[in-house]
Amino acid sequence: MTKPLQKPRKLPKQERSQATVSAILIATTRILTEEGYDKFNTNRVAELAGVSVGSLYQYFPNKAALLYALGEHHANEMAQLAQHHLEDLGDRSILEVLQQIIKAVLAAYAVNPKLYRILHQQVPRSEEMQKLDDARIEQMLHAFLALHRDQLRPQNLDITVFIISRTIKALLYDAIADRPNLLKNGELEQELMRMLSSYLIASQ
Amino acid sequence: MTKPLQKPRKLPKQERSQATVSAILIATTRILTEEGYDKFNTNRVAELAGVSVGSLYQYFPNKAALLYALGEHHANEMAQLAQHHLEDLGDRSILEVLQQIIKAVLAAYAVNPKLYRILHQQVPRSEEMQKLDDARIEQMLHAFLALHRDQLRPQNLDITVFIISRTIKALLYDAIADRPNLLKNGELEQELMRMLSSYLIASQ
DNA sequence: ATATAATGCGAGTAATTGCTCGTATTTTAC
DNA sequence: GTAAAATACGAGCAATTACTCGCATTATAT
Repeated sequence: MTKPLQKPRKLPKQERSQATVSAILIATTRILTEEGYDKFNTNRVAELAGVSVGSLYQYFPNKAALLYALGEHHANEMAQLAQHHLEDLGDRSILEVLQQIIKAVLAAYAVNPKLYRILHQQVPRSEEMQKLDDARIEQMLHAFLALHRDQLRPQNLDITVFIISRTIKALLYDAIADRPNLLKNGELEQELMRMLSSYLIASQ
Repeated sequence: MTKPLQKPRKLPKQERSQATVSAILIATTRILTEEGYDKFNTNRVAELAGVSVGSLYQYFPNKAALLYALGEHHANEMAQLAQHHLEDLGDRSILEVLQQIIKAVLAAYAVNPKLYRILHQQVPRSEEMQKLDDARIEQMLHAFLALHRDQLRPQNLDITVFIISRTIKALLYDAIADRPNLLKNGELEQELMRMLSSYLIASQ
């Protein structure tokens, strides 16, 4: 059952086939986020996408490949958003830089939290996918923080990146689920800023 | 499919039936933690427990009830461990108290992290269960922190409890998965201590 | 225009699995 | 000892679902 092939059986060359692939991915996203992973199956995806199962299996060799493709797309969106927040910060103070880092990580993980959680927590064999976006975000963060290393208290950049990214992600997702008001009024960002700055910045 | 009944169909009165229930719960734990949620099914549980499916369904009305019972048991263990760490701290300094809080939350969530993640992230309809242990831990923490309220910088205890417990849980579980060495050498506890104390304690 | 390639279709198959129910065995009550 | 209650059994039903395959339709190339 469900071998981890990831390459499409065929590449869609014509417009209509690209539309088919698109419709399948959109339908998959909708089913996952609106109905949950246990309601997700290829027959239902095909039905909601308005195509036949046969067509689905022409472009995705199996169920896992479909999820993997969706994860790849989502990871690209995340990385792009984070990068956008980290541009043109050369002349800012460390506090302003930290604020932007928090905004960047929040933005990246906020692309589609429901989809992220399902892809990373409910999908079997999601380890490979986890690397896709988490690692990319953290890699960017690492490179960026290296530029301001001298102003940070912790010496070990790896631990710093780990703590920053995982803390922000966890509190964001938990807040979405259990404390939505903390997000709307900006309190979460404020508290994260307080906690992380007191932890990271030497002079306070 | 799988209605959310939670009460056992029959209560086990004799010794042998209690042994049956026990064996079923143990087998369930093993399958979940060693093989994953997608390999978990009632036929397999019965087989590994050395009983018949029929017997299983005499004590658990459906699959969901079995998972719920397991979650309940796990939540009890967590709460008990946390409570144990929070006893006899009346005369300690706020820093020592904070250290014990961190140890308590770490201990509670470290009871069986693999089981916790599966019960809370992979099981459908896990929302009700989530309340079982998270809420209980946070309730204890809230009551306990109220005793030291005057020495904490944040005014809002709800937010404080939220940040403490979720941050510790997330970093613990992420460390187990991705940075096991941070746990073994005590570095995670140390960094948590630094971050949370600088955030929580007014005078530094 | 026609051959070829690309795309689409969906009934059907095989495997999995939650759960039932009739029956057999063991324990308890008296 | 015996009847009733409790426990155990597991073959099999019904539902779900990943995936195939033969065929139909549409686009492309020349």
